[in-house]
Amino acid sequence: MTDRPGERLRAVFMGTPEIAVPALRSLARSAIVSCVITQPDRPAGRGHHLHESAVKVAARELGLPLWQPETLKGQGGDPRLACDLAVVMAYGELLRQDVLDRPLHGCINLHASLLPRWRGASPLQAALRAGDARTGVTVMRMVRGLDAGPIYSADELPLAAGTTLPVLHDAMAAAAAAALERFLAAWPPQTPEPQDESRVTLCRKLTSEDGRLDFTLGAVALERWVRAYTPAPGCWTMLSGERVRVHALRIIDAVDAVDPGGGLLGLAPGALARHRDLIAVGCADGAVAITRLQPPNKRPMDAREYLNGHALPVAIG
RNA sequence: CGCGGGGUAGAGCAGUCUGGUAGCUCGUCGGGCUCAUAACCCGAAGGUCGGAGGUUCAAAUCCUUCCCCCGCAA
Repeated sequence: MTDRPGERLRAVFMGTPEIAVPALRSLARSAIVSCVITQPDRPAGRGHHLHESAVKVAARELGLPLWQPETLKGQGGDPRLACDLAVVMAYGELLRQDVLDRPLHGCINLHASLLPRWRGASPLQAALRAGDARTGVTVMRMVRGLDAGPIYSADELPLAAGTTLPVLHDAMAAAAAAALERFLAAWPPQTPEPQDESRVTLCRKLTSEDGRLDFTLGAVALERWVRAYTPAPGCWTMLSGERVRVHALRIIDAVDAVDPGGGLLGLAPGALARHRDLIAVGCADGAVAITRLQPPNKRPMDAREYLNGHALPVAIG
């Protein structure tokens, strides 16, 4: 499998969050994993206790050597990088040339989109929010730059209407593991195809501010937005002066709008109305219903539950 | 020791500051009205007020402690 027939490939894995774990397990089956590199434990969550990355936990379960450098800058000479191939998925740091050059056969990256579409840190959310009909996992040879390397393979995942982020996340993680397994089974690889730079789109790291809903948009855009950003980074709006998270939202259609009061479809953008158990909000081209929400300090609840104990919210923004 | 909110009938909430027989909306069950209903009317069941101590004639309410949940931020 290597330049030395009869021997297994020696590989280094770099990754951090949950989505990279199946790929790590796959690599551990296909190759000798000489080192797993992941981000250092960092204070996070309530109480700011130290948190281990999902990849670290998995590496420990697999009994693999672990390395958590503060940064890989200037670490190209570290013996732990000595290997035939490095496999990278959602590691969390752009790699310098000295690191990229260190493995005998370079570094490959598993990316959760069909490159060159959605280079960057939030490809799952970007594909769902854009309403893409399909996304997928790309295996590429790493070069300096953001997800810019030439492509070995691209496996499509169809995006059915209504696909949620957690469902896509798990499917993507499994697809990445499968793609890696096939890549290694076909070793050595064919020459990769360069990306079409004219079709590049980017997606940046998302923050909670990116989840603040804008009801001057259309109903379709709002529905996709909530579906794409739930649970992370989460969508929210101000309801009666409280910042409430919006876990689910659906488009109000003509059937819902048949009410004696004159219909919900004529609501002005941002205007609120209650229709039976619906919390209706006007938008650019009709109205949407917040069907599941979470007031501060509370658990997520259905609109019906919320309305049992709260007055109809008065202001939204 | 990052900041903060909360645990009261199956669900969502009020009551806690100013101790004194536990309430609202919904659901559930039974009955009624209706061509019918998620609508309306009548009635009922359902809670040791997160756990354990303490103060008091009396604790959901005051004090101590433990458990659990959550928002922000990172």
